[in-house]
Amino acid sequence: MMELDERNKKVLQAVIDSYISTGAPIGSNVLIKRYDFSVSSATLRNIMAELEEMGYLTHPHTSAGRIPTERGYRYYIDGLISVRRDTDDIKDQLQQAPPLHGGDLHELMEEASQFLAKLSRYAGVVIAPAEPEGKYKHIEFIRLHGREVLIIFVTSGGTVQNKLIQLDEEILQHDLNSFSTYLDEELEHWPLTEVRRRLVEKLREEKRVFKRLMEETYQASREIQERDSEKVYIGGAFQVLESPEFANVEKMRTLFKAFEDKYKLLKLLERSVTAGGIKVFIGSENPYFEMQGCSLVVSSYNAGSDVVGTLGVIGPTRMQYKQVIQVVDYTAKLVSRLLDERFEKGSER
Amino acid sequence: MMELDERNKKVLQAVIDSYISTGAPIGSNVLIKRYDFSVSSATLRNIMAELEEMGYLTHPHTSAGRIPTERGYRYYIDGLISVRRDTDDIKDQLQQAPPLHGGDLHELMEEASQFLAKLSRYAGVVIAPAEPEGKYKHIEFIRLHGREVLIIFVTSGGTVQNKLIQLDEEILQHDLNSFSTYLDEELEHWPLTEVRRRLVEKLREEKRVFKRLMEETYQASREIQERDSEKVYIGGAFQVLESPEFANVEKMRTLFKAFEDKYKLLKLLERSVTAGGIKVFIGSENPYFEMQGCSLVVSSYNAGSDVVGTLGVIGPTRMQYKQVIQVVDYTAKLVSRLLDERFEKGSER
DNA sequence: TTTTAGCACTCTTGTGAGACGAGTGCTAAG
DNA sequence: CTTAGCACTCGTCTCACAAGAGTGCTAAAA
Repeated sequence: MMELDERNKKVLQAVIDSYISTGAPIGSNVLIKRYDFSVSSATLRNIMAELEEMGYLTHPHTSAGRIPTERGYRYYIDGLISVRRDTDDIKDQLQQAPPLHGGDLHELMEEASQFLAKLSRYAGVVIAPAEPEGKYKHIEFIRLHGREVLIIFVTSGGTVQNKLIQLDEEILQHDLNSFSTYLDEELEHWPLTEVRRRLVEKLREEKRVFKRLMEETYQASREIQERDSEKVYIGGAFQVLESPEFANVEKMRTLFKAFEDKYKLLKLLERSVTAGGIKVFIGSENPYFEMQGCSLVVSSYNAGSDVVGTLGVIGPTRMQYKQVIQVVDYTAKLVSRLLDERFEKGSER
Repeated sequence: MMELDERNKKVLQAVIDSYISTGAPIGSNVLIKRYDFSVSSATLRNIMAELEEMGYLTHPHTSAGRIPTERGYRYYIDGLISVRRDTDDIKDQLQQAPPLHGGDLHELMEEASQFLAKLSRYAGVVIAPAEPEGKYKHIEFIRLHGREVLIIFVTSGGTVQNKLIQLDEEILQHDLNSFSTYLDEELEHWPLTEVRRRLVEKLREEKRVFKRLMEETYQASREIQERDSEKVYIGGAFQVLESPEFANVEKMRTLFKAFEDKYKLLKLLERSVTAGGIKVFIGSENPYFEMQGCSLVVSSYNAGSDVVGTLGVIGPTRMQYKQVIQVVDYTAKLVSRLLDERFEKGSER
């Protein structure tokens, strides 16, 4: 494929920049007026025609200005990502940034998605860690009333799962305590999968009441993984309505359908986990959705050295990529750092 | 105000029924065709003109059929609520009804809002109990690592609040246990407000490490009320897009703005708590929102004998009131029953 | 060879006239 | 009081036409 010379590159960039900020197709006159190319509009027309031939720009119709194709965006963004020395906007972000304190993992994820939405003005998406952090730490059985017992399952990462159950017969708090001490001794510091394996093993030889408790503990450990892992958080979904692209009801409907079908979204974002840095999916570039006219800016985040989840922003293809890329990058690092702290603390003894 | 005679009533009902199901203005011919009034279209026209004069119907323009006014809807609905002997649809609901198992209060509320949305095909709204159920039951401090401690606060209703804190100095699990035992003895069975009062009292005389723990316990008890109480759950917000009324983007935007501004919604729904049964707000009838073209069907739900929260459905004014009223009623009773069970168990000793 | 000016051409958008159809409101007869 | 008949109104659809924007091409200039 033929490379673009410096001037063409500049024109392409100018067109895309203009289009992103105005939303209207860009004609040669507009370009002359807004940017100071020292050439005439006719020359620009030639250049633009060339860019169109190469597939970077297109025409909605004969007498309209140019708009970027997906390929155009791709080129534009690849340039952005590789350069990225404009750190000036980040100050703004830090200003309005509510500092993401979330104690719970759940809360943190929720906050992060809101954070992304707020700073980007599009929809924020966060996928919770696939592998829940932490290991078995403690179990607590609390007799609330009669045969009703509250099970509290705690991991070393500080995640808490609780579960209310009905036993077949009454049991004393004292006995519950002994049993919890027993389990703690047997299971502490083991990862949850191992915990489950051991529970299954022990289940055979257990007697009635405790058997039930053990089963429920098993369930709780499953739930702790199912509940938190790979959950999709979407923040600021409503505010994408502000974008004029979605004045078209049909477009919006498909987008919201996509939001509802969180499973697909998950699969899509999971894909990008492999890569380290920021990734941008433009329009039809992603294989799972047909999100016509939508782009996706995602990054993975880490806890310790492992990639654990993905977060990003969904918005119209005509998106403020410069800002959004910075926001996503910033947020990913922020979340990584927060998780890091929790994780390291949690996994040591 | 003048009463409607039987025939006029029937016509009004027919018009509204038709309009609700088709969405198009209803002309005299349509009415003749669809219903078997033994009069001519001219007579119907006269009747409709009369109903219009009385304010029940209106005209989008001269040559269009009639559509209901808010007053028309009001009349129609008052009739529905007072009669309500059509229990035939409820079977359908029970069929597809996923049985709402939610263990956590949070989960239950979430499920309820989804439930409402699913059965009504509009947006479901649930406001969590204003006064959280239950009293102090147990507190647990778990040393995760070094100075990091996980606080778990449990109420008699089975609600669990957890909180991760950093202490200034290390503390042994053993000491944490003693302190939790101490607090349990002092605070068990007291309602949360009283718990806080006592904590404040004790705070003065406490020494360093325990003081911090106490403060955090205080915080946790606050959070447990703030987090769960009066929280607004909205389910199926996206699916209102399916209603053709919201093809108009502006309308939808205002509706979604309303969803985002949950505080207002809360105030609005709180209002209706006073009344026992089902309440319907039509269009501009509600004072807090200007939800043009939206109606609200709400009911309060109980735990024990107290009214504790509100739930309902938000949809277009042209709504399937018959079904929705039944759905809301059914759900309110369902939630009440579920809360009842939890509550009774929790409050006894 | 590249750039520029000029101009014809194309296509969208907006406007207005006219036809059509739906539904009313009114009048006069049953 | 009901009904048939009919004129009238108003929204919608279609078509034609004008205006405007922007291109693409050609031919001249650099």
